[in-house]
Amino acid sequence: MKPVKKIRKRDPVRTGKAILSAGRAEFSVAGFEGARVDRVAEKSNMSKGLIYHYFGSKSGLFLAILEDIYQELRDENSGLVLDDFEPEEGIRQLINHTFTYFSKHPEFLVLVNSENMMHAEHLKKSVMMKDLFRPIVVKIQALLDRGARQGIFREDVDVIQLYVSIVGLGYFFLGNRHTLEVVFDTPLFEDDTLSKRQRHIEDMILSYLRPNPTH
Amino acid sequence: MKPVKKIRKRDPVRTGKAILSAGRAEFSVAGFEGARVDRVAEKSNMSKGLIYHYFGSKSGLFLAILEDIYQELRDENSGLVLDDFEPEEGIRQLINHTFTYFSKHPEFLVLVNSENMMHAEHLKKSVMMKDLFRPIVVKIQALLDRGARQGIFREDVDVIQLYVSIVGLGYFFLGNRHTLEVVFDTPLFEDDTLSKRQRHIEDMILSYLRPNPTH
Amino acid sequence: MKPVKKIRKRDPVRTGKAILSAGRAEFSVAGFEGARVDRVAEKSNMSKGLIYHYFGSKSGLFLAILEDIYQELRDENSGLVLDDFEPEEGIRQLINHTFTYFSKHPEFLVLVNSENMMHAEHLKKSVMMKDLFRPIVVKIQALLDRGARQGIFREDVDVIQLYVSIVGLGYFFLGNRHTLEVVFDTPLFEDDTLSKRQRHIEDMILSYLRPNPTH
Amino acid sequence: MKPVKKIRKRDPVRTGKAILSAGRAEFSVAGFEGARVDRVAEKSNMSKGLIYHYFGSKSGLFLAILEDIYQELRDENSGLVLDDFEPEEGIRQLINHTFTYFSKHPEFLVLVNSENMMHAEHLKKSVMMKDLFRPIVVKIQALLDRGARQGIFREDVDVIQLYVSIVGLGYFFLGNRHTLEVVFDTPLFEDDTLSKRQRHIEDMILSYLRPNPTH
DNA sequence: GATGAATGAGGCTTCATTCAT
DNA sequence: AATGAATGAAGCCTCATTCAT
Repeated sequence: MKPVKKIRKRDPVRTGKAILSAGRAEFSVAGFEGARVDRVAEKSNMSKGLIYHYFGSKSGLFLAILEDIYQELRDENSGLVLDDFEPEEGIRQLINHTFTYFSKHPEFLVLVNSENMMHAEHLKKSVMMKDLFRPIVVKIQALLDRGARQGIFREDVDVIQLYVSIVGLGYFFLGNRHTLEVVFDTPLFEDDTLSKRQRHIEDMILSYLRPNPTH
Repeated sequence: MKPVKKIRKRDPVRTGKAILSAGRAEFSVAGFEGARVDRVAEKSNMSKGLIYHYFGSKSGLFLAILEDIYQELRDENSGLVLDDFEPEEGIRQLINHTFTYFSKHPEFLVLVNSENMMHAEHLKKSVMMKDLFRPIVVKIQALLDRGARQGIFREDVDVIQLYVSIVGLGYFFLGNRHTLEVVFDTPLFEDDTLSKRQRHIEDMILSYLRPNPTH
Repeated sequence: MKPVKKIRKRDPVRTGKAILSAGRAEFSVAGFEGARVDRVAEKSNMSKGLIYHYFGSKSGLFLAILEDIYQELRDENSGLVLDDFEPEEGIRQLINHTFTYFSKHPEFLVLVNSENMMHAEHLKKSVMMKDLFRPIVVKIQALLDRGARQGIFREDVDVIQLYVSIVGLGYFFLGNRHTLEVVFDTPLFEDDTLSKRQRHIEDMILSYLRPNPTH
Repeated sequence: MKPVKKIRKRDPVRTGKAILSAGRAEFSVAGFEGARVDRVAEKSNMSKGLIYHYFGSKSGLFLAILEDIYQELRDENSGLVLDDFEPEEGIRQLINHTFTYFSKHPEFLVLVNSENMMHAEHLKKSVMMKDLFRPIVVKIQALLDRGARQGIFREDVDVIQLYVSIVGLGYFFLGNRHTLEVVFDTPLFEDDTLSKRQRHIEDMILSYLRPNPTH
């Protein structure tokens, strides 16, 4: 009836960010199903009720976290001004940024995998996701066009397929590292293995992009 | 008055398979955390107690399912006698088999993703996984060697990196189709898109394998 | 940056009435336990804090609502000047007013039922309820006396029992309409059924009041 | 993971009854909304999970309780062989049984009131309720017919309206006793008041049924 | 081997109430 | 006077697991 309260200094903006941050940590440990709202409350030092006050539900929080991290990835790539580079170097920079982001933010992989398990039911409701990656695709297309005009790149490249490959070659390696280590019975993540993988990706993508003399 | 008991004809092998099959269906809907033992019982038409009798725990069942499906993928690839093909055709066959398996068995993607979320804690305990994929790697290596001797393939190929790429280029596309559709706001899985993706993968892998004249 | 605050023009009377009105609507949907303070705030367009400022607690608000609606019923009946009618007509008017009020204000039934479930714990604390219905009882008693003197009514009528019956015959029918429809598997509330019920009540009450020749 | 269990001797029938009985007690204290599943578990000495195993949900339990108590009321009245009595005595017996049941089982009043607050949403789903009260209605109709033939009862009686009145005159008085006591500021439930009310009801119903000489 | 009743910890969510602003 | 962020107890329900039968 008369609960004793621990009253916090009010700061809605900070509170929202704290929950989002704690939520990202929690959801990226074991995905949506494995995450516990209680633990988000603990980690953020907020009451459980407050999480519902801000995000309405576990799903609502998850969507907010997804939007937040996708935006972060987008921002990371937006910082990259591809126009400043020669075509090959531009592609290398794109691969580097992407791969580095994934290796620095393994949460992204877990969150997105979890969302795929649920058929993207949260993301589909998001209005923010609309056109979030459009600018990047446009920039890559411009780079490809420039490379093709210079005769450095082949001309029949589907930009979506290419981008999916650039992302996938890193994403799969990093996101599936635990099972891959078991399958190949070898530690794939020694200190130098990440850069080895990155060089392999660059090699593969650029081999693909170069005009094939035998064609 | 006496409760009617549904007595099953005893057939341990059939029972085990039924549970495994129902379990695969259940675990591949929402991963380990989202799966429910009750639903496995329903789907398999077995009692819950029986599942525990056979597999000991939810984790035990999950491991058995993982082993089962990895073995299936291995068998699928073992049927492929790479020696019978010219090097390029061998690679194409490998890509084709791998990609087809994933598109026919989307469960594999969910199960493996889920296991990665849990840091492969089940698979690490498996003795069966030891060397399961060794034969395939050896066969691919032989193919690469043959191609290199014929001057068709470059000589510095890391077979693990290559295999990871072959798998990853399909796995990522298929396993992340739901988020990718939202991100690129375009249906990627129209009737003809799967074969388009497969051709893209062949193109990329073979471009990479061909010796580069500019090197 | 500064949060925009919706400052209301201060008008305590209007505010109190708005809360009371929204509260009545809310509490009459599912009774005391089912009602939500949040929804009262929404419906009244007031803040939750304001409700507590005015009424102290959910219970306080509920009591205020009960007092308000009982007063309304009393006022409704006070408008009826029984002295103006012949005894039988006076009773008919009383029945009519009572029945009409209940059918026009089904909230009353829910609120009072809910209060009875809680053993009238709120109403017992009310000072306003003291003697609220005394005048009506007195008026009915006068009517009965007049009828008895005229030989139209029997002489041994207990005014409380009679009034309880007048109220109960309508209240029960209207307040229990949903279960009654299921129990008797027939729609009891077609357009004309209410007036049919009302005539039945008049018939029954007046049969009772008329002096019985066989006694 | 390995919870310590307090294993009970198995007896599904007894278990179901125990839950139903405890549930009736709990739900009749404050209706559906006020009832707590936890308390049903405590009172029945069963685990909360078991309640859900048997009844699926709080609503499912509530419906089972409603069906149970309606059946009980029906059985109570079925035991009454109206054919054995003279018409007037038959009506008296019916009133007596009904009134006695309500005063002995005040739970019925609370449960039914609560169900009405929820627009009978549970009862409407019940198949068992279909025709449960049909036999009683038929029996009363037969009694009325007999009385009419004997010239003791009037001939234009609607059996449903009559039965609703018989029930309502007791139900309202007993179910609303707490608010009535406040409204009339007098203890209505002294030792002898129940029988006084019952006599009043008999008087009223029989006055109504007797053919009116002035008509 | 086989069943499903039974458990209890813990999951998500709600809600009356308080209080800094 | 007025707001709504913040609290925490408690509510309904789920679920892996055990075990009497």
